[in-house]
Amino acid sequence: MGRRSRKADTDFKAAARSWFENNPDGRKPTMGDVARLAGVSKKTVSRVINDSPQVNDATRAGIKELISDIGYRPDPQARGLAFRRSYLVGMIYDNPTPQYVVNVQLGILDGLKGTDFELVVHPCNRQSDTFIEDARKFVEMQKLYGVVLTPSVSEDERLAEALREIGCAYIRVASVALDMERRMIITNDRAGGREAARHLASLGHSRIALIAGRRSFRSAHERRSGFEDGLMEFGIRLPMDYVLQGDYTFESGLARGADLLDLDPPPTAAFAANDEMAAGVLQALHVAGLKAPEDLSIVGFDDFETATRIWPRLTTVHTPARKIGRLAAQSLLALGDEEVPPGPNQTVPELIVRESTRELESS
Amino acid sequence: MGRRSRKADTDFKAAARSWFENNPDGRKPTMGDVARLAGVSKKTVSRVINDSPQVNDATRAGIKELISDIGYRPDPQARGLAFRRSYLVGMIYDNPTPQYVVNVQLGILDGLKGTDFELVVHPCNRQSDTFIEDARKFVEMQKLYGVVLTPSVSEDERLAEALREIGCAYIRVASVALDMERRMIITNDRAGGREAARHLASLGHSRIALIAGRRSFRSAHERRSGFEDGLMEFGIRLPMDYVLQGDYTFESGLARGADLLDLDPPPTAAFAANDEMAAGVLQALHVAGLKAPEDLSIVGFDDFETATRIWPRLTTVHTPARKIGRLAAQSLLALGDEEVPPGPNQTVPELIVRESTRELESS
DNA sequence: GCACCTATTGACACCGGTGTAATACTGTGT
DNA sequence: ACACAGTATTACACCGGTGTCAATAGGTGC
Repeated sequence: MGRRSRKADTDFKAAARSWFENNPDGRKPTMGDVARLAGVSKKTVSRVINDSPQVNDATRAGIKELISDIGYRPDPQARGLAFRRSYLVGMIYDNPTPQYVVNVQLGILDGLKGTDFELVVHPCNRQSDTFIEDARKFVEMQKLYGVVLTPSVSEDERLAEALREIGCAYIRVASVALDMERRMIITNDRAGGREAARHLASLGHSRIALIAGRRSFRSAHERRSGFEDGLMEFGIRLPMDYVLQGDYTFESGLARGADLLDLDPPPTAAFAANDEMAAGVLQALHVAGLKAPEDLSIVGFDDFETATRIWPRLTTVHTPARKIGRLAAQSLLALGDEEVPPGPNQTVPELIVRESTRELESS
Repeated sequence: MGRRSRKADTDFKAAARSWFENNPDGRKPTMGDVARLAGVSKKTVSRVINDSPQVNDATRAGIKELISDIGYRPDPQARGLAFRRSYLVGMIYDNPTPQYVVNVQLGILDGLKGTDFELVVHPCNRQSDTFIEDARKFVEMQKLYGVVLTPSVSEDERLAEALREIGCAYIRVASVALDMERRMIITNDRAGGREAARHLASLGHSRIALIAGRRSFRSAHERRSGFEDGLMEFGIRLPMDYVLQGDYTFESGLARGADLLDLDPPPTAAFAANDEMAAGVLQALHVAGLKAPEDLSIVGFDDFETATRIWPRLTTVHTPARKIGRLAAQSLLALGDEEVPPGPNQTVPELIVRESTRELESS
């Protein structure tokens, strides 16, 4: 075919060598450098970087080789400036439980691994009246590529609305579908509540109390509904006075745990809507000189690390926080890429049986 | 005084009004917009933003007013691109305890509040042989303004060296001074260990065991030394066989706790170099059918949240993680500002007495 | 041989800030 | 009145990428 395209004339290997020779002060190469060495324009290099289809295969291959030889990496800031979008992903959370937060963070980082994205964390206070404004400023200022919202901020419609308004991609982690499917990671807390009920019922318990979570949290509602469903399967009703209102804190678990002991007839088992409260109930038993599971079987929810530190170790419903984070990050990235179909967006909680529950003595 | 400087001719209030009138699509103002409205050059606005001294007071006041009226905020990416430095602070950590990590994060965010900086988190694995390279890439790619290193990565000299090499500001959080004073936040773990010893000794204990932390962690050494110092004050020696080697994990605490019970003569008290291990010891006691503090008084270190969830609640040495984070962030920012003198860079751990220790019965 | 089409590529302005060097405006000493 | 400092301000290139649109090259249909 005689004379090939002009590009084929460039010796990319030699070009790479010349870069190292003429770069005494170890400057990092820029796109301009790559272009000059390859004998093409910046724009062509840009096209290669962004996988634009309209680049000659030979050219692309050569440039790619050169890029990897001299170790060029595009500057995220410059890219972001031109794209009007950064390479940062935010995690907005108001969940006070550190163990959950860190695990979700780790999961998000798992999902971001291998990409150019970094994670910026942003706790917030939903009570504050500037909360929406603050979050919006955070996203706008940093031109975040997208954000992951975890409970309970994920349940805030005003926040979601604000994010949509400014065109920021987001993924909401919540216990039920609150938004378009591809923007959700659903944790199926209802199923978890059901598992808890089935476990206790199948151990022969029928006088089972519930320590409910904070009313304003969607998960509290789901866990309770699931729990009631599960009891129903065994023909067990949950009487009103067996429902104690907690708020997801250890302190409320401690207080409601004490209340629990005064019920008449006393329950033989209890389900606390999260582990913090379950730990509180356990401590209330200790204070009262009673023991789990002998005097009361107790099931928690979350499987936070503390669950295995306390005694008895807590039977609980495991929430796969790290996996949730990973899925959230993957879904977030998939939102932008039309080609990448959204992956699974559901997780299933799983009952972990430890020593805080046992079969009811049929005395 | 007749005709004043040219700038005084601009009506900044009117300028602000005209911005809102001529901005139907709600574009965010740029520095160029501000300059145009104020009738000055971009560079003058830039000087005002950066508090450059060489700006006429009247000009500065007017521009500042205009900026706040139209709500202009400089774009961190563009600024970063020109400065060759981003407005991001990194936190590099390898500490596996989530509660510590989150609290330090919150502290750093406290310290960053009111500034334009955001926090990017970056867990790492010190074992990996690309660890230094990864961290370096992270810092270089994002052109981080600075990083906070927490134990145990903070103790890694190769990492510090690499950061110095690329000119990245850093703060090391560690139990002893490993670097220039203004680059350190020192946690005085030795003092904490001493407090633990004094507490147990003053309760009348003399047969006191130690469950030491992971050998490669500086804190483990410090806590142990402090502990021995404290015992010495009471004339108590720590026999070799009373020193059990743990690795800071719950599991090691559980195992060494069991070992502890076989010692002859048995110790009446023990100090575990962190709470995870202390919780393990407590659980070992439960498993063996023994109780704290009746059969063994136990002191931990860190005061992680779980300390109050377990039973008995753990007497421990409180590490002010959130404060540490705040100080680290403040010191990091002070590194750049010559005017801002570095603040305090030490924290003092504090003994918290709960129910896992008690006076030795003088039987 | 000519108009026409597609595949590739490049020139140039732009994203929103900053550095540098030059310029305009004061007031002073003589 | 004039050179001479300062001080305050501007014009313009640059940071390192991207978008737009025009330019070039080779192949096609008739």
